[in-house]
Amino acid sequence: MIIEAALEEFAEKGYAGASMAATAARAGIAKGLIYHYFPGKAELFRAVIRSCVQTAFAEAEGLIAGYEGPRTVLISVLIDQAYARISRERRERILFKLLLVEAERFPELAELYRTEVLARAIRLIGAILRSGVAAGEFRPGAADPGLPEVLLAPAVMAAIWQMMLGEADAPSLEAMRRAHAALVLRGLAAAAGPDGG
Amino acid sequence: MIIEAALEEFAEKGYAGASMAATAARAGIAKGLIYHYFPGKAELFRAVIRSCVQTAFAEAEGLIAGYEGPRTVLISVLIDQAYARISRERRERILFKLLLVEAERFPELAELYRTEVLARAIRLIGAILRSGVAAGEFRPGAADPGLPEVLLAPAVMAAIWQMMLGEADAPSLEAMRRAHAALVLRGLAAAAGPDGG
Amino acid sequence: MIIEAALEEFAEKGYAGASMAATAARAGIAKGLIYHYFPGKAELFRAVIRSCVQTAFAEAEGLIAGYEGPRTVLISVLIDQAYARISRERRERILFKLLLVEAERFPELAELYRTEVLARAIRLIGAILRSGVAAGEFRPGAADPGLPEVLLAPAVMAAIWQMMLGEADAPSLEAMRRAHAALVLRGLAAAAGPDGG
Amino acid sequence: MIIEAALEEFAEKGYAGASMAATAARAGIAKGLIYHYFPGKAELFRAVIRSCVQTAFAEAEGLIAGYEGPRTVLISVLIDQAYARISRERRERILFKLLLVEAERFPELAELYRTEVLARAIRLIGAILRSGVAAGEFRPGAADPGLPEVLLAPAVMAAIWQMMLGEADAPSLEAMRRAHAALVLRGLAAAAGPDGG
DNA sequence: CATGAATGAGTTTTCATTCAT
DNA sequence: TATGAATGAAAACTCATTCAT
Repeated sequence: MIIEAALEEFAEKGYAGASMAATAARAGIAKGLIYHYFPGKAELFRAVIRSCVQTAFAEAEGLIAGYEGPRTVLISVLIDQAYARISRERRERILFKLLLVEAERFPELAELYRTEVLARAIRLIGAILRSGVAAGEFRPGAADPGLPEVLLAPAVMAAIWQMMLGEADAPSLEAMRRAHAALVLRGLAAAAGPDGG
Repeated sequence: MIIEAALEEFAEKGYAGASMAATAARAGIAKGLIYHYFPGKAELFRAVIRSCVQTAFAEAEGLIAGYEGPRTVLISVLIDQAYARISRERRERILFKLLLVEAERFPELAELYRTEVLARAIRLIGAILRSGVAAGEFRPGAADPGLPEVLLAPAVMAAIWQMMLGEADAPSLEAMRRAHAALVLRGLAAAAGPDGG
Repeated sequence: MIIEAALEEFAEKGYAGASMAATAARAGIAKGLIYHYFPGKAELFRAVIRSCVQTAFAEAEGLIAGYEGPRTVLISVLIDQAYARISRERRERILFKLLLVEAERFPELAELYRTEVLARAIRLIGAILRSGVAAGEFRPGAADPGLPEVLLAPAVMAAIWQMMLGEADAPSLEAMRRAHAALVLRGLAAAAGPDGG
Repeated sequence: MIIEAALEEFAEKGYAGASMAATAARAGIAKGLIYHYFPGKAELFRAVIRSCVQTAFAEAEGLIAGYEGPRTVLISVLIDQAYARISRERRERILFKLLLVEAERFPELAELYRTEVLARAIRLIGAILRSGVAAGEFRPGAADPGLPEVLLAPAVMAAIWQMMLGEADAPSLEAMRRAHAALVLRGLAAAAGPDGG
């Protein structure tokens, strides 16, 4: 499929470096056929990005929807899931990189990322934090603005470092996951805290 | 100067999109002259990156070298400094983006980033954490591997989001800074906690 | 109808610039269908030209056929008719332009124009001139070769200037028509002259 | 020279049909070099046209400037000169064709033709006619608007027919020249004129 | 009759690089 | 040092034409 081939090509070469001819070759079709389906390189790129953004949140949102137990456990599970996803989903790492790199050239894609990815994740985490504060599980400041972003950041950075440095040389996902979870659980705990036990 | 012009050009267009002619024009010289100083585009790019990496740590390392007070304060100050730097240093955001994008194509640059930037930052933070644990200021787990990366990540992500989304649409630096500091100080605190004092 | 659509397309873009896809779109049919009716672009073009050449002379030939009065009046009427036609018939201006442009590439079309359009017009005018000379209405030299072309030329040039410069900027059709008629009538007059009557 | 090669190429193939590669080959240079001197095909075309328009009027204007004798002779000489030019100057025939064909696509060229060629010729002829009327050589109506265009038209049409049909099949230049001169001289003559004997 | 996916050669254009001056 | 003319390979994109349906 063209979109699939284009994702590979864009991921490897970046937008400017990617070649329509190479994309066609990857897809096993003639160059001209791409222009049957997409008006040009830019539209193909947009289509590639859009086709990726769709599926990212089903998992997490499903998990949270039916959840009943303590928020500390939920947070732990979500962190675990995030890191697992990072090591699993190559497509999403690529997607993020492309978005980051080309955001200046394709402002609508930056907007797409902001509203469909980042804002959604922030909202998800924020809701958990607020309900945790309301339930007395988290300290009052846990509902402050900026905290969801801070909680999310290490997982995203882990993904970025994986991309930049490769699995071998990047910071260990497992170590980051553990440190992340430990820091967050202690940092959010109500005054009685996890150490109060 | 050529390097300066090239930084601008690479930053705006990316490696593949950057043009030697445009770089020469920015520098106010003829195209051919670049080839007197650099063997080609790739070497020019390498030179640009290297010229940027040098200066980044002087500030932080100077601060830590002579420091004597409590680590909690030091950590706070470093976090403040990091966020301040993010909103100040456009060149460094650009540099990071270039490194991220071109790391696959220029593995030595990934290596450069890993050893000269990331590892150095990790070492710095790790040293503070370990001495804090030794002094009883931080909980024992604060010296665990992965924690320096986790502590660093939100500041780096803040920079990335600034790049991607622009100052207007990116998460607020100030809110992140506050949430980051609060989370870290509580998350690192020894059993008595920072508020227990 | 395909021919109609093709005329528009060829007129706007020229032969080389015209696109079969655009022609099909204009005609409201699929690209492939054109190839059911015409073997290719060149044949379609020939068909377009031929379909236009047919109707041009019915009017003038009808007028002349039954005419009995003085040739000076007939000439006047024909000149009026020619200029009227010019401001009316956009298709014919287009046709002429296409023929002019593509005559080198399609020599049979040049031939078509020569025999079916130019020679026919020259014959028509020549016959009037000769009969006028025979009747003593025109001076003897009025039957000389080359004169029919000279008489025809201003009307054709008026059409060409209309095409090139647009109605607003081209020489006034009305002024040319008057000057043309006046010049011709005096220039053809027998010794006693048209004003001598 | 590039302009020269481009003139040939545009003349043979038209604007859309002309190929930059073929132009480069004609000029004996590499494709890319054209873009050193001209930003693109359209600018090259404009340059070609402009380089042709310059020289066309020197001859006629020089002749008229110093002229002292009777206007009837001057008109005869100018007509002779025009037809001589037509059979001599292939470049100018080509130029005119290109202008005609591409005027819609390059309105500034139509404007160029209108102001630099057509208006200039009209002004020249008009001045002669007016001074001839003032001197009593021409009939009063010879200064009417539209007449200069009518006088000019047969010579231009002769050129166009030459282009379309080739020298062999086009109306004879010599016959047209004679008929043209005879018609004009009689048509312009003052009342005493050819009939006044 | 009619469609439109598919092809591939051809087009304009860009650009890193070379080299005579 | 410094220039900029010159090259040629490769890019994006177009389009007449074919053909399975």
